[in-house]
Amino acid sequence: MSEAGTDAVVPPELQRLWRRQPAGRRGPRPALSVDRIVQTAVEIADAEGLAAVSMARVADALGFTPMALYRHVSGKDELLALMADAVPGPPPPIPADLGWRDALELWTRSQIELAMTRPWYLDLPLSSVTPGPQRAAWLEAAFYAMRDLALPADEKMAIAGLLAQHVLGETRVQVESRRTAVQRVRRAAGLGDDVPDSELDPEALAAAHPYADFELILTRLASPEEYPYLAGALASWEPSPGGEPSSDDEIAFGVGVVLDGIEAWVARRGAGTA
Amino acid sequence: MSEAGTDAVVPPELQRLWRRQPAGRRGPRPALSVDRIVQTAVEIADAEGLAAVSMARVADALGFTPMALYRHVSGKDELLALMADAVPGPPPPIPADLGWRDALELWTRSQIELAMTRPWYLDLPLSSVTPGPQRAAWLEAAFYAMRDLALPADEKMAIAGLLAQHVLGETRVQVESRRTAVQRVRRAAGLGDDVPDSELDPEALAAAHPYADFELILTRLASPEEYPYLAGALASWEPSPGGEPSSDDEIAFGVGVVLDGIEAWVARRGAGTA
DNA sequence: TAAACAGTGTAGACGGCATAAACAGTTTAG
DNA sequence: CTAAACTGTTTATGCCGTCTACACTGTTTA
Repeated sequence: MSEAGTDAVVPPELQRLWRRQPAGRRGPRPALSVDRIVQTAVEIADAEGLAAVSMARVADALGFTPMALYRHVSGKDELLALMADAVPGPPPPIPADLGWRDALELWTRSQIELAMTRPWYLDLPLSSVTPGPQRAAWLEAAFYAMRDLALPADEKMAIAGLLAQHVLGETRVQVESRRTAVQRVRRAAGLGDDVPDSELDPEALAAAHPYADFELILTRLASPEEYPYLAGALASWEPSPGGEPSSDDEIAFGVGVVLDGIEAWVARRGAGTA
Repeated sequence: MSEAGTDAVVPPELQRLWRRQPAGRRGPRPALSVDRIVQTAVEIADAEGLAAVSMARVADALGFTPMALYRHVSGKDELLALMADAVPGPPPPIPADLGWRDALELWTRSQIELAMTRPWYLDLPLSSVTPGPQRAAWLEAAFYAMRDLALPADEKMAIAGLLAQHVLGETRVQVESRRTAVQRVRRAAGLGDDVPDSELDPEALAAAHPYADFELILTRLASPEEYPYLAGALASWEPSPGGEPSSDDEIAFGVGVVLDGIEAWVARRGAGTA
């Protein structure tokens, strides 16, 4: 009886997000389900990007009318929110003997890697803070990673939030710079937008580092008088030994810096473990 | 002559972004300009959100046909990119006597404040890494802030990038949690989506803190067995003295942690100043 | 001075999009 | 057996970005 009583309070979109459909039903058994809809939407996004995900497209892939989807999902916004929770998958198992810092690093890097294999994840309007089952599982993993830290819950939450933010930011930068590199290579080769990424020359892609536009801009468009320090930076820019820094290096830098900052905080609070 | 020669290499969308239109023209003098278009687009977004910005809407506000815009802008994507560069405005003046850390903090916080007054900024597809004149000016300011730091240019760039990332992430969290709070208050009051934010009860809004959904989820939807650490965190959650942490506190936490991390990096590189 | 031409704005149309309303069929509750 | 609840379909609306063809206006050039 607490079931029915509590369910009444939970808004319907949350019930759908957590897949809590009331059991006693009446009409015909549905041929469609939230899960099937979300899954094919994700497949379309994987194959052709988020822009290709439309109600009509998803319905078509399932062999239904567009309007059929609306019986299971309140609209496209909700579909996107459902995709956002579905996509990250379960968090990686965190070895029990890992210290909080290593554990958090694992947690963070897993997310970055995940998002980078699904670039369209960043195109989702991260509309809601409210977690679904998957994001809750990730959060659970973060709290597990910090279980030995003597910090109040709200501070742990802030730390997890900070790292999650960093994941999004870092991934965005990586994905964007890859996109512009792709674009540049494509244009240099005189190819259209319809050529798939896979056919682009991987060497040229590796060479097209993201700051290439910078030089062009600062030499051709921006006067050094207006941007003296930027111009100076460009002038002193020296190719690092062994070529441009890889994206791995950049990711390691960001994660390391943020974790250093967290470590400083932990130390200041005297919350570390022996 | 170097002018013409170089201009030929710069792609047209970059020329528009930097407002470099070739001088010697032929046809009738244009009644419209990139600047006017971008400006009214920004005005519409300020008033009604980014979703209200459509080609037709912008053209209408200017008293032109939708297609007229396409003479000055290659399409909607480019318009959005132009808005992205136009919106941040000039960076704040950085006092010359500020140390690098304080200067970077000023730089970072200014951006956060700016973005929070223009929530739709986060809705923009940050499609391009390539900076326009305004973003270049912000970058210039960052390099100015770090002028006394003995670090190679690429590391300074990485630091600026990390902070810029953090700005986006932090602002996103703030804006989103505000949006969900607004939504919650609206629903609680039984109001529709058409009620403007300004008419919402500010007290109720302040009370609707972003983690409110958490409790609901963990008590009604998620079993504590599946999310033990999360449940534990919720159980030990104690209202901090003086109410929920304000958004100022949260922002300070994030910026502080990241800067601590950067400071650790700088110290490790032995690049700090006396 | 006249013809060629590049550039600017307009008119109309197209296909795609999210979604609203009305309806017919199906299963269960009473 | 009837009423109610539910699922999927049909049809239609209005908005969107953008393509094409066109008329007009200045400048450049012959």
